[in-house]
Amino acid sequence: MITSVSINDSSIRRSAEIARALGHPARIAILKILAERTTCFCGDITEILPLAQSTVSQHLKALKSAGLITGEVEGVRTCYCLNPDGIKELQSLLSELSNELVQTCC
Amino acid sequence: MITSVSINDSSIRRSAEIARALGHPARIAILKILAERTTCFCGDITEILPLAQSTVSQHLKALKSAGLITGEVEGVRTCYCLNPDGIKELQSLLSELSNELVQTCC
DNA sequence: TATTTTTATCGTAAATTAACGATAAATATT
DNA sequence: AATATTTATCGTTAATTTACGATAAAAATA
Repeated sequence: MITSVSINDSSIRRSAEIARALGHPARIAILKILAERTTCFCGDITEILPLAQSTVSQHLKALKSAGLITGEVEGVRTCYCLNPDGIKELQSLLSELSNELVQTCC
Repeated sequence: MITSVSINDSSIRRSAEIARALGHPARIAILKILAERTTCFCGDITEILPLAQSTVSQHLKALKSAGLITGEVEGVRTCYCLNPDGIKELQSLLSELSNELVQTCC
């Protein structure tokens, strides 16, 4: 099956967006922390990772804008969680991609 | 199970490296093109994607340095292929990651 | 009401990325 | 031997990313 591959394909673009969000160790670490904890404030993460609060906040923003996490304001703090829909998309898009990459070597 | 999550964990760093390589539409497109074709030279890809030859070469270099493709010199040209080991690593690391991201929401 | 706590945002600097054209090096073709 | 082809690399520019400290805004606490 020959598909014409385009840079502007929306599935390709979305996969790249998700991959880019995963493309920094701090952001993968944050996702893992969120998966382990039920309460998850910016300050909690700042205590665990060797990064400034503003840096952690920036990474959280990146993950949120990629749709991988949600952030609910709770008074002064914001409770961050994995976004089930985003994680499902991550699973399906990236597993679909890796299934497509079956070797047809030269 | 509480794992202490560290930015310097080698599995996290490797996952991030792979994800970063996937983090551009052109590079995902290139991987898909490589999966569809048996012969795969830089020039072939340049014909398909709306990018300059030097840009395609740069993206190929990024994919190769992440271990996702190989490049065998064949005379003047270089034959690029998916790297089975790299693709397997992509599959296992990213599926392991997405399995870990089971929702424990607040 | 005053103070503290928490997080987002601003401003900034350094590094990296992405794009291109030009060119060099290597091989193939005439 | 001269020319053409192919790709990697260089040099450059513009944009984006990553990090930090400082600060503002909002809510909680004293």
